[in-house]
Amino acid sequence: MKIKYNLLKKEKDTKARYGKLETNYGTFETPMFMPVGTKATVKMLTPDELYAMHAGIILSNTYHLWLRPGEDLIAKAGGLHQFMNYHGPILTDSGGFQVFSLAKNKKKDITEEGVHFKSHIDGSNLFLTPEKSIAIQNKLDSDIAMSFDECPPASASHEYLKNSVERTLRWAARGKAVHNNPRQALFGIVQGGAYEDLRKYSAIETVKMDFDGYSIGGVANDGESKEDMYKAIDYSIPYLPEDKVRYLMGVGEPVDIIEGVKRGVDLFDCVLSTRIARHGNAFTRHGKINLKNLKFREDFTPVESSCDCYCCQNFTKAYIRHLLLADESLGQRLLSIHNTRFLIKMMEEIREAIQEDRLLKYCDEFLNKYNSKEVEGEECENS
RNA sequence: GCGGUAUUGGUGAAGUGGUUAACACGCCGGAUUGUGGCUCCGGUAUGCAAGGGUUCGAUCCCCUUAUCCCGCC
Repeated sequence: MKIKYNLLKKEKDTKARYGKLETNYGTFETPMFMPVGTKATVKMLTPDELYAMHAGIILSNTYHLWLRPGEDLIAKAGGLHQFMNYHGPILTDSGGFQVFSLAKNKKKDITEEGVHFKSHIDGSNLFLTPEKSIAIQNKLDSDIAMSFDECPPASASHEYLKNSVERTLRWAARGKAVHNNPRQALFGIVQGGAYEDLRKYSAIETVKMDFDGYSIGGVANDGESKEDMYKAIDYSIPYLPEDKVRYLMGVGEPVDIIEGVKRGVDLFDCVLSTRIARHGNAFTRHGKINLKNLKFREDFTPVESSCDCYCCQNFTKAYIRHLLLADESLGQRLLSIHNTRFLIKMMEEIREAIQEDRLLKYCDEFLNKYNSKEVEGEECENS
């Protein structure tokens, strides 16, 4: 079996959907947030910690695993699940995003055949093609593979994006032609920046190729505006089939996830939860906070009192601040646990709200609180 | 007691008779969206031990005091 998406509920006021995605490594509900584990590990987190926070699926990366340790070694280990001892669903990104950012001279390095770029590890010259990316992912044996796409920013010109969309379609067809892992699903990627005509064209043509799921790419990079991101979603979604799962690549911040869900997106992934954790920041119901700030020096309350994660159940802000300033990695670990659980819990609440047809109310309440920037507890004292 | 050397921010320290006192660490704040695992970007001495003098002008020259270290009795 590859994967099977079951659409179980459409929310009455929005385009949001509730569903379940079956894979060989388990079934999870959507909408869902995927923690990112680029190099065959969600940084700082063990598989047990991921299970405990009810992670439904994680993301890993073709480019990084290709360079180190190499797909053959992982195949020898018995595939990615075996190798990293994670027995839940795994999606692998194709490397398109990394390669695009590593290609110095876009015009010269991105050719019809593939992309020339330099290794971020040793600077050596590398060449990645759609066929190679898919072959690597076949060997990694992830549950879902992504097509190899070109990933230009929304700020690129209409002309550039048009050619890019065409090329991404050809690459998608080439990748699909060589894909040969019967246990692995393959997703197509819609591109086209913030242009309605390009998104529509890209979506329709990609869907014609009949992939196992579809994603919206090219968003959340190069400092694009939120408006452009939302446009990219709005212009793509109407042309995607209802019976296939939809994945918004690289998103994101709680507000962007919410906007994506409302527009009909089922899957998200983002490095933010773990990256900002390593830099000392945490998501809370009242917005993002920086635990290194002086004001938390003697704050002996949890990062988020309403949170059920291991970090919030056992440790205080003052302690975590101390760990961060003392450069003790436990601080980063605890915040990684909290931030990732925060987004997963948010998705749980979103799914409930969809099933009960009260998503708009939920989102308004969540965002009002999240953007209020009030310190936890303040509003109680005032009322 | 005598002689000598030194004294620059929270720390280690550059530096010059002349506009905003280098750099590093620390500290304070910000950033982070298909991850290049301790990152990036800002801010941070109204003052160069204290007082007095020379000078148009002194952290830099001179004197006194305090403290530190070294040597001698």
